Amino acid sequence: MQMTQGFALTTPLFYVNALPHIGSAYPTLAADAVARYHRLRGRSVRFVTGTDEYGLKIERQAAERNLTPREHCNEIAAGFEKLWQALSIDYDRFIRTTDPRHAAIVREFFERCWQTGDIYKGRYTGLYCVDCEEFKKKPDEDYFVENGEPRCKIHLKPLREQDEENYIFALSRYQQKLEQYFDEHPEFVQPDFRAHEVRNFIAGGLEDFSISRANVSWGLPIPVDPSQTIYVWFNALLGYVTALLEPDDEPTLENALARWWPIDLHIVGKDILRFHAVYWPAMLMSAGLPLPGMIFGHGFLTRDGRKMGKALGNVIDPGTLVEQYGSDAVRYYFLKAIEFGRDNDFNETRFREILNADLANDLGNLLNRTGNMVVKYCGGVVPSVAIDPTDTLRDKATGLAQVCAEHWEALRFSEASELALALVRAGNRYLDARAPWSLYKKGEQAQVEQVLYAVLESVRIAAVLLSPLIPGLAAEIYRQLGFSIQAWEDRSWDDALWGGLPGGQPLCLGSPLFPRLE
RNA sequence: GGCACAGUAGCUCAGCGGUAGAGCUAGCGGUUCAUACCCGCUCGGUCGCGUGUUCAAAUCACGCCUGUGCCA
Repeated sequence: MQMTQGFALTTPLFYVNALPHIGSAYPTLAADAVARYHRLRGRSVRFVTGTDEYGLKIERQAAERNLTPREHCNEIAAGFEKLWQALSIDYDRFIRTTDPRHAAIVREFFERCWQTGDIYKGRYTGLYCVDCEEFKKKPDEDYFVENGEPRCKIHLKPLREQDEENYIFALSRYQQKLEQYFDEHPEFVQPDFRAHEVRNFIAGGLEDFSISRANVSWGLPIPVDPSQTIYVWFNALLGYVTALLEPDDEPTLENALARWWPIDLHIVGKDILRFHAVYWPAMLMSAGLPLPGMIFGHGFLTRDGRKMGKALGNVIDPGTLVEQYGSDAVRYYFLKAIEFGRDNDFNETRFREILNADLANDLGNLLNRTGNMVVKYCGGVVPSVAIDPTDTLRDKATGLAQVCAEHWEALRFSEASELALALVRAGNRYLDARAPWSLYKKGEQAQVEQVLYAVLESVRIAAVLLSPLIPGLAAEIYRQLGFSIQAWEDRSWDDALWGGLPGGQPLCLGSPLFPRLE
């Protein structure tokens, strides 16, 4: 990944046709974890999320609900922000494409492409699906005919004849440049099997695409022709740029691009990968701007092995999960128990099993049992001892941060956190092997203190390493270990090195970290 | 139809040329500091199927089957 002066990353800007669901929560959780990891590394981070709000579909939806488009958007956008808060998603910018400043950015960007000569006026004739906001060209593939009426294959709704002049972006001009870029930047699109798909798509030939619509009033006007508005994608992608403006900046491209461009990482669903990996880079090339560092296309989730859908009534509602299990539990499952990138399944039994095994039995119980012994055997105060570098547990913890960081850099959340869990499991084994409760009875106070310190220190290190995933639980571990809130907030990745737990510090034990789910 | 990816213990997955591994689950035992927890042991797989290459294949090649994705 490229480094700018910091690290900028984005989630998709979610379309406000529905309240947030797991499909929007999942990439946002991932982005939040990445953002937290980079902050922990001491880098300044700009974490962008938001909503895409223009388009005919939204205009209609609002009308159906007897709302103005803006009222409708306000409501849905608020729903996103509320869920993000519930999931402990700590974003820096929530950009809405209806932000007045966005209009200025889009105008300026359009004009750049216009001057390059990559935008021309052409005629688009064909069947149009309002719900897809797309022309449907291929029978059988895109649409089917029922009672003489063509219907969208995705939405099953009737298509309408559309014959209008549109502004068109000359994507075809960028085929070669894109291919060259992919050659020179093998990590541009991840995972690599998706890069492969995108490359095949490009190799198959690129068609120019329409970037405007007539007769859609809920949108931004085309600068050179106010009778048309800018099409969803051309508009939405630029939200990433607008989001980079500082609150007091004049809304100009120059200001927006000054600090954070190019964005280091776009996390997107595989369904919109092509827009990000083909259209977006071409647009940026046209405007003469450098391209993002990486586009990561994650997989989809199924539920109990089946696709999720309203019709099946098996949709995962992240809001309900959070209410029932808490944000750390939800975060942990989706980022640890699931491999980022591939398609995966959600199954509530497995969900509960993993939370119990990892968070309650391994991590929570380790802190609890050790803390209890410190209270009983050491007056509730962290023993002031030094641990020999050859100690097995210390040895296990040494170098962990570095390996863990490599996984984080490559967005392997699951592997990164597995290392921390392995340390926790080692801590439990270590306790059993040393049996400080027996040592205490034998009066071996010095040894008791050595053992307990080593375990507490490992738990502390695990907390630091896991904090991008489970910020709440990690903070609670620090609190129970007797650290101040300030100490927690001031932590950095280097605190995952051995020896950060000060001897003499009184513990502050509370209720078990993560109660078992029965 | 073309191009990918996947198919390994009940579950989730690692291994990618040298006598099958981890975690979880289940069963048994131990322990008592602890959230009926932890620790140990055990159960459990002809590594999708077939053919080939090789002294040796889950691992390479070819073909096939199944699932998923991208494209037509």
